[in-house]
Amino acid sequence: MSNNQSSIISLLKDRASCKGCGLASLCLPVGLIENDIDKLNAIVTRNTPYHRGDMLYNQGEAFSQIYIVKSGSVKAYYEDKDGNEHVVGFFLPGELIGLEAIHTGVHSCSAAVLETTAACEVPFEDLEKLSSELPSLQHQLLRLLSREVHNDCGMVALLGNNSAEERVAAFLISLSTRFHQRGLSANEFHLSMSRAEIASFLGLAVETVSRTFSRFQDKGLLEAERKSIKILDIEALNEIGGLCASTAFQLGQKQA
Amino acid sequence: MSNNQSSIISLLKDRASCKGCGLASLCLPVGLIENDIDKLNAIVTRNTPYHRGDMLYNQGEAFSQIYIVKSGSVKAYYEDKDGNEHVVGFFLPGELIGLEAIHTGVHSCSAAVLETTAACEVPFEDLEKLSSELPSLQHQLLRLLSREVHNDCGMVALLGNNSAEERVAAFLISLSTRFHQRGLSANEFHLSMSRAEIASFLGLAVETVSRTFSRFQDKGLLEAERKSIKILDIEALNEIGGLCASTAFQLGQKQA
DNA sequence: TGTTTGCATTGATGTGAATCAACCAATCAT
DNA sequence: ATGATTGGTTGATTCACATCAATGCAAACA
Repeated sequence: MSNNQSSIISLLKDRASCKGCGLASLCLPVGLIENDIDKLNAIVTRNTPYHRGDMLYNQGEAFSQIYIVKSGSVKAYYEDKDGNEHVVGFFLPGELIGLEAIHTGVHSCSAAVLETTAACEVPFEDLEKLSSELPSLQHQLLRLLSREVHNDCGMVALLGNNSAEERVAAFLISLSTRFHQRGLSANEFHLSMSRAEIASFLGLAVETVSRTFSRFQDKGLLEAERKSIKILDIEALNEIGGLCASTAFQLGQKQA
Repeated sequence: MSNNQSSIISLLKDRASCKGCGLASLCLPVGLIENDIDKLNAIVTRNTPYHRGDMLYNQGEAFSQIYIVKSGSVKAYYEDKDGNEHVVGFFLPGELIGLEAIHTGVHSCSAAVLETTAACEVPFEDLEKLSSELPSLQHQLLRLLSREVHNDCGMVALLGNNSAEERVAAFLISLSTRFHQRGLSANEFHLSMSRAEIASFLGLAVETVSRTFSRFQDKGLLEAERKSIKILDIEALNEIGGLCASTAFQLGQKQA
């Protein structure tokens, strides 16, 4: 085997490990030295990809591990006793899922993947153990939990205060920012979630979301063709939806 | 000094430390052995009580420590650029305040005390350091952060889905539960927050909160005399506001 | 004791978004 | 191809809650 070939192989191996992962700067490895990243990697498992509709976990199930999106996207939702589903969050690559369940040891909501999605799975007991050995890992884990608290506070503020236009604008800005931080375009992206899922998340009716998209389009702020979004005037959107977030919250910015 | 006197003095001393604190079973000491509680206690400071309107911290300030309510109550809120205040949470004894700021190192909201309030202050750097030495402390800290995530998810669901009556009922149930877990009456309690603060938290107008209280009173579900609340039919309130929380969320149940 | 001030309640009116209903486009099944 | 199903858009109507406005009422003060 040539030197060249072996280095390619080791690169591919790295890609599948925390060390070579492009999301390392957003995820648990932040602040870890190479040797410690290996220790983290040793407790992470990676299954074959999930597909739209697959469940990571179901409401009521015992909690054992957290999930981290590697590629694709996931929604968290809970079903009320009437069977109505209510989306409480969307997760993009590098974001941790299942944190709400640490407290009780039982998942209070379900997590379903929205498109073909790869996820890293980290047994929480192992993660806790490793965290007490690696202060940097403990620090980053606390930061990521705090980020979730921060974002959820932002959502509470948004849902309590803001109009349909403000909510939709804030949602689009949040996605745009998060895509951008993952090396994707801030202006053109694909929505993996349906209008109904957006509506559920924002506490609106599907029709209201649809109308708001249309109104933004009429105003020349964006082009929305089904699931593809092209933002034309991010400033104006910020003007509408960024208020609430201004100095305080970077809504839904679930990355480090 | 008689044996009796010295034991009283040591008891009083204990009351002011984590070891003798009645809230220990809800707070950071959960799971710690006596010796480790002392270590925790060593990094906690307790100032003279705060009074209504006093700030624990202000939006935009650097984060250095978390606060834990010892007695009294606190609201967290953020001010948008128009100067409108929006309440994002209320904190009762044993609940941790400031967790949203770990992530960025800057407080994204302000915390103001609602009544005469004693608080424990824990420098976060010290807490992190001690947590890496004491796995049980790390575990409890993660659990408390997770509880916050869990509660906030519940709020997002509530604000996105539910009517004014459902919100107010859920709020009252949350308070009732939390008071009860602190050894107070579940049926008769005092609201330390104004109608305006409740309204802000629930995403409603003051008038709507007031009307909802009146309607509940007319139905015989409770008696509300300004700030004192007497719940007469907790089952009926649960029926109205507990739906959303049923199996999934124990809304606002910020205790362990 | 009367006056002020701030919070809470109640009533009248207006409105943003939900609901109801139709329609269209895209995907799926036959 | 063709009908059926699903997701999205648009219009008409309704309704829950916000807003506007007045009044009540308790604590704080002169």
